Amino acid sequence: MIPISITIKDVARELGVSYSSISRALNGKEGVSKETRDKILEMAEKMGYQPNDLARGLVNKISKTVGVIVPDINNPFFGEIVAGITDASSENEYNIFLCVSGWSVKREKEYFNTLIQKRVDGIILKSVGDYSDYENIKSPLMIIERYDRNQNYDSVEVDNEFGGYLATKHLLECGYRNLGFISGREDDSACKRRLRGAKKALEEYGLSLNTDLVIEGSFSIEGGRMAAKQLFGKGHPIDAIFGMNDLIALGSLQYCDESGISVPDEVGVVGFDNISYAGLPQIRLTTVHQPKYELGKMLFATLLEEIHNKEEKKPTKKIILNPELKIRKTTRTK
Amino acid sequence: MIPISITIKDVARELGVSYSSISRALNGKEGVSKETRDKILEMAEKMGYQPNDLARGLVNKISKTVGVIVPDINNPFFGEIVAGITDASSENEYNIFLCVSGWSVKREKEYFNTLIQKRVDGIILKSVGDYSDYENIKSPLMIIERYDRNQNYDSVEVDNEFGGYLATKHLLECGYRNLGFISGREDDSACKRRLRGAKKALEEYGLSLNTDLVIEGSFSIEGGRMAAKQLFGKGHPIDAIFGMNDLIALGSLQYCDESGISVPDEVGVVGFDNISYAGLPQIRLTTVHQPKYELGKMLFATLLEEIHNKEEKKPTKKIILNPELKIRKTTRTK
DNA sequence: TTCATCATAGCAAACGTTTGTTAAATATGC
DNA sequence: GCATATTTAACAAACGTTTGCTATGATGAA
Repeated sequence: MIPISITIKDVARELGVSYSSISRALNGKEGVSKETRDKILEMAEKMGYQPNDLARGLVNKISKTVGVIVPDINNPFFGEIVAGITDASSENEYNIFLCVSGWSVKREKEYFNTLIQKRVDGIILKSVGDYSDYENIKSPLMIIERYDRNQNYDSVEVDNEFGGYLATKHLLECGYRNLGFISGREDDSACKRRLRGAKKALEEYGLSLNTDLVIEGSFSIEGGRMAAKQLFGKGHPIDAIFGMNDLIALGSLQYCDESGISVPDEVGVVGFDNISYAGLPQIRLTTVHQPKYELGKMLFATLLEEIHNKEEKKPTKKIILNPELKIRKTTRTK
Repeated sequence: MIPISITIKDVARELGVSYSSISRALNGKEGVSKETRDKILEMAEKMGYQPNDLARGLVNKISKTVGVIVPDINNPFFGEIVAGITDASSENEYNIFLCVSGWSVKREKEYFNTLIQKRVDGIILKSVGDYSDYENIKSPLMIIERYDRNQNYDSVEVDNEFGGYLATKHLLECGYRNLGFISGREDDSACKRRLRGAKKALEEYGLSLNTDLVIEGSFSIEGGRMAAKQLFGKGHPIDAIFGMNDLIALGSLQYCDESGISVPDEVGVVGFDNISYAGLPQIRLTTVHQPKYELGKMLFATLLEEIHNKEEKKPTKKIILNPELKIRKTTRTK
C-alpha cells in the first residue's frame, strides 16, 4: 500500500485535541467550534493528511466503489459504456473497479466474487452466460442488456428487438431477399432479441427465418470474418448480412473484400451499435445506432439510486431507449 | 455496500472456536490442526462467508488494488494497454481502479488523490501535463511514456524517438518532401520524442523541421481532421502528413477524402500505434506498430515488482521495446 | 445563587480482520 | 512418573476510522 503514514491520531496529537474532533471537523459534522475546526483543517492540510478509505468503509459500510464487469474493453460498445460509467461515477465521487471477463463465464463469476469481497456498493455487469445466476441477488446490481418486463429488477437498455427489426426491414426494403445473420454468442440475450425483431420483419415480407442461415460467430472483427466465410460456404445464395454488432459487420466486409464480393451491389451489410469507426469515410457502414455513452451514464445513475434506496422498496424502473438506423453505403439505395 | 452480514465471528460462534483460528485456517497459516481446519473451511463455505477486504487491507496494509489513470479509454492505444493491465492484474489477484482523466490535468490530480485515499498498492498513469509533479513520489508508480535515462525510476515503453524516425524516413524514401506533422498535445512527452526522431530523419535528407508545419491537434479523429484542415490552410505545399497517433492519421485521411485530395498519390499519411482498425482493408493505414497489450502487461508486472520490493532498493529497470513500421496503402510505393 | 440548558470536546466501543503472546493440552525423553 | 518440548487454540491488541455517550465548562433564567 502506498505509504501514508500520518493518521487522524497524528493530527490530534499535534494539536492536543481528541481524534473524534478531528473526524467531526473533517466531515463537516457539528460538535466542533468554528475555531477548532479551522485549526484542525489547517493542520490536516499542512501535515498532508489523507483519510484512509479502507477504515472509513469498514465503519460506514459504504465503500464509494462500484464494480464493472465487461467481456471486452476494446469492443467500442463496451468502451463507450464504460466511459459513460466512469464519468458518471466520478461526478458522484465514486471509483470503479474495472473487470474484463474475456467472455469467460468462469472469470465473470470469479470477478463477481472478488468484488463482493472488496465490498463494492454495487455492480454493473454484462453477463456472458445466461444471467439466471443473478436472479435472486438482492444487492444493487445492473445487468447490461438484461430485460424482461415480467421481472422486477431495474434495467436500462436499447430496444434490441426493435433495432433488429429496423435493420432487417431496411435490408428487405433495399431489395435483398436472401439474408444471413451472424450472431456473437448463441445465448446472448441481446442477439436473441435482435433476431426476434429480424424474424418479425421477415414475416412482414412473407419470409421466414432460416436457422441454417444464423451463424454463431464471436463479437470481433475476426469472428465476423470467419463467420461470413462459413455463411457463404453453406451453398445458399446470400445477398445480405446482418451482423449482430459492428465488429462482426466489419469482419464480414473484410471477407467480402478478400473474396471479391462487391458491397453493396452483390451483398448488403448492416451492423449494430454504430461504433465511431463505422462512420469513417472509408467504411460508412449501415448500422443501428445505440447511445452507448448515455447508456453508461444511465446505468450508473440507476445503480446509484438502488444503492441509496436500499431500504425502501421503490418500484422497479425500466429505461428503454430507441435505436436509430443509420443508412450509409454498405447497403444499396432502394 | 453489498450486504454480506456474516463475518468471521459468526463462523467462530457457530463452531465454538476462537476467531483467530478461523483466520488462520482461511489463510492457510499454521497453528490449526488439520481436523479443525477442515471443519472451519467446510462451515465457512456452507455459511457463504466472504472475507472483508477492507478490514484485511486495514491490518495487512496491502489492498491488492492498483489505480490506473488514462486520458481516454476509447482511444484503442489506451484501451489495449488497459486490457493488458487488467489481464496481468487478475493473474496476480489484483483489482484495478479505472480512472479516465479526459485529458484534464485537474481531474488527473483529483483521481491521483482519491487513489491514495483508497490506499491502492500502486498507480499506473499516463500523465496529461508534464510529469514533474510526480518526480519525488516514492510510491510504486509507473508513468506511461515517461522515459529519461538519467532519472532513476522504472519505465516501460516503446522507443518513441526511433518510431518517429522510422515513420519520417519512410515518407522521405517514398519521395515525399513537404512533410506536415500533427501532434496531439503540445507538451506530450511521447510526441516530443517522436518529433525528435522525425527531425533526425529529415536532417539525413538535408532537410530541417519547419515548426510552422507542426500542428497541435488533439488525439482524436476529429482533432486530426481539424488539424489537417489547418495544415493545408497555411499555404505551404504539403505532400505528406505524419499523425502522432492513428486517430489523428484517420482524421487526416477523412479530411483528404472530403477535400478530394488523393492518398497516397498527392499526399502520403502515416500514423502511430497501429490500432486494429488501421489494418482494415478499407483503411490500410501505414503506421508504426506498438505492442500495446504487452506494454500493459509489462507495466503491471514492473509495478508489482516495485510493490514487492518496496524495502530493498533494486536497481531501476528500463524496458524499451522496438517499434515496427507497417507499410500499407496510405503511402505510395517507392 | 442555583439550577437547567447548551455548546464543545473527550472517551471508548465498534467495524472485521490479522497476529504476537499466552495458556492448555498433548507428546516426548529419561 | 516427572520435567520438558511441542502442538493446538484462545486472548487481546492493533489497523484507522466514526459515533453514541458522557463530562466539562460556559451561558442564561429565575
